[in-house]
Amino acid sequence: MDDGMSGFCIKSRIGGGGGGCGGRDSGTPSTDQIQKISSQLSFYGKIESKNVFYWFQNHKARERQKRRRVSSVAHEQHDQIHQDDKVSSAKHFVDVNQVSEPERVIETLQLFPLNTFNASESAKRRLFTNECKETDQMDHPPLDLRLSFL
Amino acid sequence: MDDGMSGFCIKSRIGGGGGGCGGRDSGTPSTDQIQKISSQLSFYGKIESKNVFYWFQNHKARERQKRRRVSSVAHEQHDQIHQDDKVSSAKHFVDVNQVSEPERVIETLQLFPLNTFNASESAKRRLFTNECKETDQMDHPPLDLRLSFL
DNA sequence: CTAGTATGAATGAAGG
DNA sequence: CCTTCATTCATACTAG
Repeated sequence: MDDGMSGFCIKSRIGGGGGGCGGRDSGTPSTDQIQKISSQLSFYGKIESKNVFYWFQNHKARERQKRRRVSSVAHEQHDQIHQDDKVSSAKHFVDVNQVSEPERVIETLQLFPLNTFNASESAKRRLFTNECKETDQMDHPPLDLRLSFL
Repeated sequence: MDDGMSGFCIKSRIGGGGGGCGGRDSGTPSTDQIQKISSQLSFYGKIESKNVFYWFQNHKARERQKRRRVSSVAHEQHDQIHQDDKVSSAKHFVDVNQVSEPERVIETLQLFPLNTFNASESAKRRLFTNECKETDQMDHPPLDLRLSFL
């Protein structure tokens, strides 16, 4: 791992050697890439390729949704909107009001392992929220993958 | 709790339009409806489709959550637990096919605009607690959408 | 002030 | 790819 970074910060080189990292991630990375990434991540926890795949998929989809116009009820936007999408989508909202997003997204994944109990306010909530589920055994790792664009 | 104070009342015609749906959408309004509803609501504040979508999602989810929680209690001593392990999704304890609900919700949304200074106590409390965040300007409305089905 | 609750928001995981 | 469910987080508001 040439990353050499400490902690949980994995620089995702989705673009691989491809220099087209200009924020244009061509769909989901190849399976190989996913495998690779998941391998790296597996070191920090129980992260399978599946998770990585899901992550990329969701990420891409949501990014698209976010940027997609379809903001709804706009105002006098009589543009030739090609609303052919049969309008069946569910999450293409997001108002155009969304300020322009900085394109310097560095695609940095920050992993917050659940093991690290920050013991913050969340802990309190979690206490009563959980309310003991009989099964103390956490067979299902929540896998709290959290990404942050720096 | 709802002090009975209701602000506006927007009737969402779920089932209206949308490619001849005839009227069979009691569970998920889906885009079209969401867009429409958000249009109506946008008049009262900065309400985007996203918010409406979230609201519906959460509403449904919590309803189900509650149901599940209750049903689990209702089990009492029914050992006939059909924990079909075949399910690989997650830890679905009780998957009892809760009988379909009548779903006779009238789909009436009640909106409580934040501008309304109805709550006398809450206002005071807010002052103390919040202490005005310098920026009195609600540029980014907390979006305290409070809708209730009648 | 602390505890509890309600709800919006975000994301992981599947299903189709 | 798109839709949907489930879970979790964060915050606002209420009550003691």
